This record gives sequence, structure tokens and C-alpha cells, in this order.
Amino acid sequence: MEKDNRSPERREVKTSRSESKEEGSESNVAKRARVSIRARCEAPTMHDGCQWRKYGQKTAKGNPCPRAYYRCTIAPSCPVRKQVQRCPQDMSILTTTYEGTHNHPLPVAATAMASTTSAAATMLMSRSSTSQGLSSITAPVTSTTANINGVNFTLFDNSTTRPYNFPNGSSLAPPTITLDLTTNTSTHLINRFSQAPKFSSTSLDFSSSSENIKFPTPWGNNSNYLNYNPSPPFNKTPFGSIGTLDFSKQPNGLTGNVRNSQSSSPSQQLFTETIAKVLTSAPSFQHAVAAAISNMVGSGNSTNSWRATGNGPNGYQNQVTGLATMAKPSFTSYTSNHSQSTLMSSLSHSKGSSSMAPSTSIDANNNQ
DNA sequence: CGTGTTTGACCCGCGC
DNA sequence: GCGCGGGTCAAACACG
Repeated sequence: MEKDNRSPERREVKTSRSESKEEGSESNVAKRARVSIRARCEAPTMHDGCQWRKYGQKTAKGNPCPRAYYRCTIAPSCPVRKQVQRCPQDMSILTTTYEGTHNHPLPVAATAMASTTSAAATMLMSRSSTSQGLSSITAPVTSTTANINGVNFTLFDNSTTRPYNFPNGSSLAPPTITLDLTTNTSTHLINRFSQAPKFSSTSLDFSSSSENIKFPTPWGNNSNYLNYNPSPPFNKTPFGSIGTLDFSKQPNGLTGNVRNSQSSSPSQQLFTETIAKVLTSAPSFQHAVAAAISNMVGSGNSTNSWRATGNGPNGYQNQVTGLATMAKPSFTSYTSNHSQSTLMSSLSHSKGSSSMAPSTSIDANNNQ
């Protein structure tokens, strides 16, 4: 109670806050779209390669677990925020919700996550903007499953099983996509997120497809395809669009594909390779991702421009203390002007260039 | 001393 | 119009 004697300043605070809510016209859409990642994680927060500052904590209604609010501190003006909350049903499950788009260079480790969320968010916005009559449909839970070497990617409409973090749901909740890494899952894979910031994730964007698509993967023996089969009802939810990518099965038999990356786990490696394979072997898929990220970043420029961290001309790098060390174990610390550049460059670089740290192993098993 | 976290209050949008 | 709840702020505090 004695805390708040700042009411005069509050007026200005309020003004600036409402400004910041509207700020970034280019990211207006992006700010509305949110991407949640559900993962088993013992750590208080997932390390995604970015640097965050906690600015608040709140106990949400209907959830005894407090929700923590973080904002990206790599750049002072970065609008990206994330919310971290434990699942009341299973305290080991951590839900991290990202909102907004970074407006500054990112290290690879962070870019991977940013790309993922951006692409997912773009998928959301793309679908919600193109779908019609979404409020009139109450679709049952429908799912779309892809299988890559035993890893299931399930994209399902959970509109009827409303996420707990939006207890009263409805229009209050911005369109949100959930990447569900919890079901049955590869705990080591998750732990890579939670403990070591060296996960070279990737970006999945299913937005531009309308039919069953199979992306070949060069390894494995039976299900050598990433099978994407969008269910029509997916894009029609009362919330705009809500979906889940469900990495529901731990790949067994992780042999042969594991590279010699310093400290990556086999499952992480496999996962990375899996995704990389899909992307590198499916140009159209790359395109979709690139376009998605391009949209999110608000720049149609697809030029890759690389810049070493540590002494970038814009000064950002100096602010990201700890970031370099975070990225060190697995990545040569690159940043790029645009997340899309980073992702796509990392793909192409890893194919033939030595610029990328070999441990990204994106080029592993490339079957060209 | 600098940086990050905690925490109570305030703002604002939405539902009733 | 009112109340509720989520999101945010910033002073105080903790920690290295």
C-alpha cells in the first residue's frame, strides 16, 4: 500500500503504455498472434536463447500457479513478451507463451525459437484472416498428424479444449498456437530447451498448404515423410485459430543419425536433423517459412546479411551479455538482421559453407 | 554498484 | 455503469 505514491507519473506511464500497445504498426498483427509452447521443464523458465527480464507476476484466475511476465531485453524497444506458467494439472509442464516479433538482431539460438514462433503465428494470422465464418463453427477436436522417423507432429484444433491460460476464453484470447511438447514425450528433447540454450530449433509453417503434403526425409526406414495433412476445420475456431503441434512421441532407435556435436543429445540432434531435412529437401516448405517470417518481421527483403556478434554496428550485441556464452556451446554466434535470414541462411550455409558452426548439424545426412 | 526480481497498485478491456 | 481479471508499472529489495 505504501508502495504506490506515484500516481502523478502514472498518467504519463499510462500514455506511454497505450502508445506502446499500438506501436510497431508493422507488428500489429504479429503482436496479436501468440505462440505457446508446452514442455516438461523443471527449470523455472525455458532457455530459448533470448534474454528476458521479468517484469511482473500474477496469479491467474483458475490457476493456482502464478504466471510470470517477461520481456525481451536484447533491445530496449523490443516488443516481444513472454508469459511463463506452470500447468496446474502437471507442475512439471511449463507453458511459455510468446507474443510479438523481435525488432533487433538475434543470436542463432534465439532466432530459431523466434522463427518458430513467428512462423507459427503467421500461420495463425494467415488462417484467421483468410478463413470465413470462424465464429460460427464449433469444431470437435481434430488433429493432423505427421510422422518423421517416429516423431509425431500433431496439429490439432483444441478450440473446444480451451487452454487453461485463457480461462474465460472467447474473444479475449488472441489467436494462439500451442506447440505441445509434453505428450508422452521426449523429455530429453524438452530438457534441451529448459537447460541448455543450444537447441537449434527450426520453423514450421503450414500455412500455405491446403492439401496433403509429404516431405521426404532421407533417413529412417518406414515413415520417411513429414506428412502434413491439414484438417479443414483446423482454421475455424471461435478464437480465430488455435492449434497444437504435438511432438508426441520420442524417437526411438536414435542411432546412425547422431552427429558429433559437442554436447547435443542424440534426440536433440535427431530432431534438429529431422527438421533440417524437411526444410532443406522441400524448397516449397522453405518458401513458406521464409515468407512467413518475412511477414512477421515486416520486411519483404530476403537478403541475408550476417554480422558477427560482439561488435555489431548497431550496438545491440553489447547489450546481450550472457547471450554469447549461452550460444557458445553449440553455435557460432551469428546474428542476422531478420530472423528469416538467419533461418534460411543457416540452412543454406550448412549445406556447403563453413560459416556455420558444424554442431548445428543441419547439413547432417543431407542426401543431395 | 549494477542488474535482475519481487510485489502491490494501477490501467484497461470485456462481460454482465 | 460496474466489477472482474489480465497485463503492466516501478519502487523496493536481493544478489553478484
